[in-house]
Amino acid sequence: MSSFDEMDAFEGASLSARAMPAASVDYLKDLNPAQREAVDRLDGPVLMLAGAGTGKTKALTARITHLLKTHRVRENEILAVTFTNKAAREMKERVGRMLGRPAEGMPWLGTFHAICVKLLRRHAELVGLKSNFTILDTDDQKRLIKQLASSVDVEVRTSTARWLASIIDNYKNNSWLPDQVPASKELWIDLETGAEFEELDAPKKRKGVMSSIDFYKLYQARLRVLNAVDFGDLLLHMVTIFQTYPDVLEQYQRWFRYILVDEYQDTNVAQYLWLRLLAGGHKNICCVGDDDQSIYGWRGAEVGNILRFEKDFPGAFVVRLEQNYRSTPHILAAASNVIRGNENRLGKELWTDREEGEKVRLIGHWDGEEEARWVGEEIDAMQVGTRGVRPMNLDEIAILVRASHQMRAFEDRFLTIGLPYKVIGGPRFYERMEIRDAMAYFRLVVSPEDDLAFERIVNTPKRGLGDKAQQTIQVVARENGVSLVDGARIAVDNGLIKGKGGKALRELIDGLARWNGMTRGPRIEVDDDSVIDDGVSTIRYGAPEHTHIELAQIILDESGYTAHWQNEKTPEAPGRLENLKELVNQLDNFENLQGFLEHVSLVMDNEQDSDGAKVSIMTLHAAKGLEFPAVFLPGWEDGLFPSQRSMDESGLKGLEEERRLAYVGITRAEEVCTISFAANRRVFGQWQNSMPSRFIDELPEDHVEVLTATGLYGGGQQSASIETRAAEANVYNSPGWKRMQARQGQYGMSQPRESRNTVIDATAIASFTLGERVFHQKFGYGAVIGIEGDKVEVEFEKAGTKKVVSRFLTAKDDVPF
DNA sequence: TAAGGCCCGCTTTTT
DNA sequence: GCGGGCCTTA
Repeated sequence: MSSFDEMDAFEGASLSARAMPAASVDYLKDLNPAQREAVDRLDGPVLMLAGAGTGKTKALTARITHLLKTHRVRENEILAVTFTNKAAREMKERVGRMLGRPAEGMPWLGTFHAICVKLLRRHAELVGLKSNFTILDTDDQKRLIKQLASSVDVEVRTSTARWLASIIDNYKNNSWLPDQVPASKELWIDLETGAEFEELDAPKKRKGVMSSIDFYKLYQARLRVLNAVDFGDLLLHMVTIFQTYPDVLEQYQRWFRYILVDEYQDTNVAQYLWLRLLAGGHKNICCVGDDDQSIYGWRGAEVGNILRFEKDFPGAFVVRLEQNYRSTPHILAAASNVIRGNENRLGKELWTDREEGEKVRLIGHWDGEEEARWVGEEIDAMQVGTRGVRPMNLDEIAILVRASHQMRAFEDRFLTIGLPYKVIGGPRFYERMEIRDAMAYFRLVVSPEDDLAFERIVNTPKRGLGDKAQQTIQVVARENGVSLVDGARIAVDNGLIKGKGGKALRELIDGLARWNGMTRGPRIEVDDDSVIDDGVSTIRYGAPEHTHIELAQIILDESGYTAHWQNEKTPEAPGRLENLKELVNQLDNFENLQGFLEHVSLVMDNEQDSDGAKVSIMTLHAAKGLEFPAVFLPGWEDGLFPSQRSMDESGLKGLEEERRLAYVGITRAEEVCTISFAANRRVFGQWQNSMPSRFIDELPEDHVEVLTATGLYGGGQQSASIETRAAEANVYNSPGWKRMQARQGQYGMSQPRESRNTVIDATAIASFTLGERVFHQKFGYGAVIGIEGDKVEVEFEKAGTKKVVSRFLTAKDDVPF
């Protein structure tokens, strides 16, 4: 790796590639032949088919480094697009590491959306927007849709709003403007009931029945008035601009001399068009992807984009990265055999020169709870090393589920046995209610015309402003053609909202004006008076009296929002206050509130990962791109995985996507992969039994070891009951199950597992007394009713009686019962 | 207007 | 089994 000094010398030395010092080509040395090819072929269209764990990011970053180091191109002439901020961040870091200096100078390395925001701010006027447009998140989107419906005198339910939003998203993903939507995609919707009509029998004139295309038109018009865009618009507007203004397009075709795209299999039509337009001139485009890992079809991704690449770019150079550096041969063989079941593939065969390792392990359980219990025990055993597997750290272990409701069983179990875990991709920080509320206050202070934000917080905390008062504000605002804040002011001034609510509203409006004034210092030229905001930029202001961090705290305190959560007695309230504190802390990284809001609208993630090694629990979708030494894949039952709904809605296409999901899951594992299923599972409170997943049938026998759960076949009490045997007989009659039983014969009925040393945290000796009031993160408040070693039995006020490990409890003796 | 009870409906999720 | 939304009631 070249040092910073060498880099400097190189920069100054010569523009010729021949003069390159030996050290600077290090980044090429440890590439394998396929990766090397992918990096060397800088010009023209390149498709890099990179299987799971084949070093795709490495090749991609080496390619960028190569472009820069051979001085063919400057950092700001490379367009490198990813899907997630995380991927963008990682790539920036790795390029920086390879270059030996921070890759700060790569302004066009980012997500599709972030790059489009930048571009659209420059050209907003071409689609009738101002360059300071706001970006709506999905919550705003739903609110807007409800508003639109109410303007045609219909109240829509949230579910209908969600549905309408998804229809509009879908149009945008396909890059259709309202007048470009094909007639076949037009739906007639009863806004009131959410019912859908066939066009022929659509009572079009009936009140509240509307064409989805007309609604889309209305929606777009409203966005323009609000000077706002949704996520889909970011792409759609840019495609429109490129298609309508060839001179603008040409400018960027020339500017972005090289284009790189990560996760190409996840692109939707709009993103595809955007890329094709930009690459149209020089065709220096390198797309990296894996058709076998396309798992986002349900949100508009088109596997077709990657399957069609060679047709789109004739003469494209296709290189396959097939050497896998991640998993053992057994794991790879299992993954390959499963994915082989798919018809539409470009075809790749992963191989590795790693040692054999463990076979993929397969185990069936009686029910979901037993599955969770078994996994918990297995993880405990893994920490000390078991069955030839080296001892593992908790952060080397992951549980990947198909649907998030599967997580609860694991969470409950792990809380009970005191196994530290973290849920990845749960409700994200910026999506939490309290964060959204706080952000709405900030938005409203920064831009008082943000009606959606006003609506969100006008009665949060409760100010006695219910439907009626809010309706009055809406009407007044609409009649006067002003924002809701101004409408509210007029309404109060004219005594349209009286009493307690009126007083509280007046306070809110005054507060907003006051806080807005605090975003800047005192006016410098003109002396003073009560003029707070005239929006004219020629007026200068001194430095603000408060930092934006202080201001944020002031807003939350004076608005009564902080107090609102302090007065709330639910178990979540303290956590929410914590989150608010965290939000204010984060402001430290930004110059002012505006900068922060801009950032958050695009980057909705927050890595507040804290201390200590923990087992990761996440969905298969969230696991893409990650790897773990040990992976558990629970819930492999037909209907759950593959998901029934996916198969019902999308047929074979849906099944194939599910199969790719299985492939993604297995290939996350480096050393140990454990697949499991349960015969019975409680779904929505109802017991259901199911057959092992058809994907289990597709696992290659030679690479699978069948484990036997203690208590199921090993003579545990459960299997003694007649009902149980009957259920077994009739549930487990799939080909996979039969084969599994046959294999069990091979391996012997049951393999007694070595006894477990459950790792107990020695510092966690219970120090609670009977009857003591305690608090638990998940279960809330409760009273101690029993103590056993480090486990404490607690009768929770809300959650019932549970045994939990003492270190998850906090004493709350100061609080009376 | 707000609070409490009841019913419905329910994958996957990034920007 | 749980949360959100709708309805009723005080």
